Amino acid sequence: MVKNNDYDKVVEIFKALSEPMRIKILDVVSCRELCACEILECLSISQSTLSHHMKVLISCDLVIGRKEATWMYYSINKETIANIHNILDIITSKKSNCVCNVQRKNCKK
Amino acid sequence: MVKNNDYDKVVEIFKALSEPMRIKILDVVSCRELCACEILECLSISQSTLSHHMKVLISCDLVIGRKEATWMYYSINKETIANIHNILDIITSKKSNCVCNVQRKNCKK
DNA sequence: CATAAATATTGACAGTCATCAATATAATAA
DNA sequence: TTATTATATTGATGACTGTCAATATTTATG
Repeated sequence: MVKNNDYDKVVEIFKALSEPMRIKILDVVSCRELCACEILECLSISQSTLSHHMKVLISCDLVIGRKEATWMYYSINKETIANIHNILDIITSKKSNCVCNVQRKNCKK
Repeated sequence: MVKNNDYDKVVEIFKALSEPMRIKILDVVSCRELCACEILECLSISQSTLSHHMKVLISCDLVIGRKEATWMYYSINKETIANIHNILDIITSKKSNCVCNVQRKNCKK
C-alpha cells in the first residue's frame, strides 16, 4: 500500500498529464530544450494559456524552466519520468500487507 | 511525435489516474481480485461513487470487471499498465522528426 | 527615458467532474 | 411471490479547470 503523501505527489503528476495539450507540450519538449515562443509556434493556443500549462508542468517537476534574458527555456525532467515508472510499478503490484485483507463486516459474501 | 489518437487513449488513462480515490482503488485491486463490496469496505465513499469510479477504470481498460451472480469482481489489467509504460517512454524520448524543427516565424530569437 | 519583445498574471466564463441520496435493476433465497 | 443483497443509474450540486483577452512585468535596446 502506498503512503498518502506519495499518492498526493503522483496524483498531481497524473493530473498534469491528463490534459491533451500538456501531453503534446511534453512530447515536444522531450525533443530538446525549447523557449516558450518556439513551443507556441507548434501549438494552436494563446500565449497566456501556454504560460499556464508550463506553470502546471513545472510545479509537478515534469518540466524544468530556465530563464535567460527575456526568454524562458523549458526541458523535460527525466528524473520525474523515472519516478512515474517506479510509483506505477508499486501501485500496480501485489502487496502482502494490503488493506483488502481486513475483516469484512458488511459484505455477506 | 505521437499520433493524435494515441494521445486520446493515453489522456483518457491519465485522466482516470488523476483522481486520488481511483489511484487508491487501483492500489487495492492490484493485490488480488476483489468484489465491489470488499473494495467499498477499504474506502470511505458511498456505493454509488464507487460504482462510478469502477466504470471509469473499466472504460479505459485499467481494470477488468467480471460478473458472477450478484457480485462484480474487479482485477487490474496488467496489459494496460504495460502500455502506459511504453507510451510514456515514447512521449518522453527524443524524436528526429519533431514538429519543433519547423521554421520559426514569429519568434525573434 | 521610451519602445519593443517575451512572458506572467488577472478576471471572466463555459464545461467537466466527484460526490451524494434516492431510486432502479438484477440475482438469489425463503 | 416476497424479501434481501449487490450493484447500477439518475439527478442535483458544488468545486475545479482550460481557455481567452486584457493587462502587467521583466529585460534588452535605441
